[in-house]
Amino acid sequence: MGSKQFTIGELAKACGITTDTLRYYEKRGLIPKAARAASSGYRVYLPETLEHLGFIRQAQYLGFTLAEIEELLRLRADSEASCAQIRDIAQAKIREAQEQIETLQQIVDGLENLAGICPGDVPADKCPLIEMLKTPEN
Amino acid sequence: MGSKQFTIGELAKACGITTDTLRYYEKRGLIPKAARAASSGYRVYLPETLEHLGFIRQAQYLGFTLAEIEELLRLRADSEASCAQIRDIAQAKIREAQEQIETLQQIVDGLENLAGICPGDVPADKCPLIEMLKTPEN
DNA sequence: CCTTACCCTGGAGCATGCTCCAACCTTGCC
DNA sequence: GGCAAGGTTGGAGCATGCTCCAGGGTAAGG
Repeated sequence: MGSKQFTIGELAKACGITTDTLRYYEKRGLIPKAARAASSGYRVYLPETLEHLGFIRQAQYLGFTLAEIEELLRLRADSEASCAQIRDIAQAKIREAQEQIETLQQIVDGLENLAGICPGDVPADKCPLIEMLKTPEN
Repeated sequence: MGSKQFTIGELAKACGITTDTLRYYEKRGLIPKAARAASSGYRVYLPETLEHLGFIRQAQYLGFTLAEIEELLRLRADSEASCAQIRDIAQAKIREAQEQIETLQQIVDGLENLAGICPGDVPADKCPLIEMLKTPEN
C-alpha cells in the first residue's frame, strides 16, 4: 500500500497541465502545499490531488476565475457553508455570462449592420462602412 | 480662423478619455503625433482629431482591439485599399463574437444544470453541485 | 560512473489597455 | 510676483493565468 504517489511531472501529465502551472497553483494557494520527499525535497502528491485539480479545471471551464475557484474550494471545505451559497455563486455567474452574451450580441448586430452596407468595390477611404464608424451616434 | 485648437486636457474632456490615454494612443501610433506649441512644447490638437478618436471609440465598442483598430485606420488611410477588405475584417470579427457567444452559452447551460440540482439546504461539502464539479466528464 | 531526465527556487516576462508617478516646466489669473 | 492648474517625460504598476529562465541539486538506467 501507499505506492500510488506522484511526482510533480507525473501529476502534470496525468491531468494535462504543466509542472509550472502546478507550482503556480500551489504558490497561489489553490492547491495545498505538497508534502516533500525526505531525501530530495521533491514534491510528493497523493491521488486525491488529481480530483482536486479536476474540480479546478471543471470550474475554469465553467468560466470561474482562479480567485473565484479559491472561494469555491474554501466553501467546499467549510462544513458550516451551505449548498445554497454555492448555488448563489453559480447563479451570479450565470447572470454575468448572460450579460456578456448580450454585449457580444450587440457587437454582432452592429457589425452585421456595417458589413451589410458595404458595397465592397469602392476605395476604403470612401467606404460607407468607414463613414459609419466615424460617427458613433447613429 | 484657426482658433479651434485644443490642448490635451481640452481634447480629453471633449471626448471623455484621460490625457494619459491620449498620450498612450500617440505613443502607440494610434493617433498621429500632435503638433507642438512653439513656446511651451505643449501638444496642440485640431478638431479632426476628435473625429479620429470617435472612430477609435466606436471600433472599440464593436469589440476591436487597439491593434485591430490600427489596422483599420491604416486601411482607411490607404487609397489602394478596398472597402471589401474592411468588410472582411468586420465579418471575421462577427464570427469571432459568435464563437464567444457559443462558448458563453455552453457555460450558462452547464451552470444552470448545476444550479438546478442543488437542494440548497445541505452542507456545502455534501452538495451534489460540488460533487458534479469534482468529476469533469458527465 | 556517467548521462539524461527530472526536480528545486525566485523572479522576470507576456498580452492588453490603460493608469499613476516623480520631477520638472508653462500658463493663466489675482 | 506668486500660486494653482495645467502641461512635459520616461518608466513602473495593475490584473489575469500562466510560461520561461538560470543556476543549481537529485534520480534512474546502462
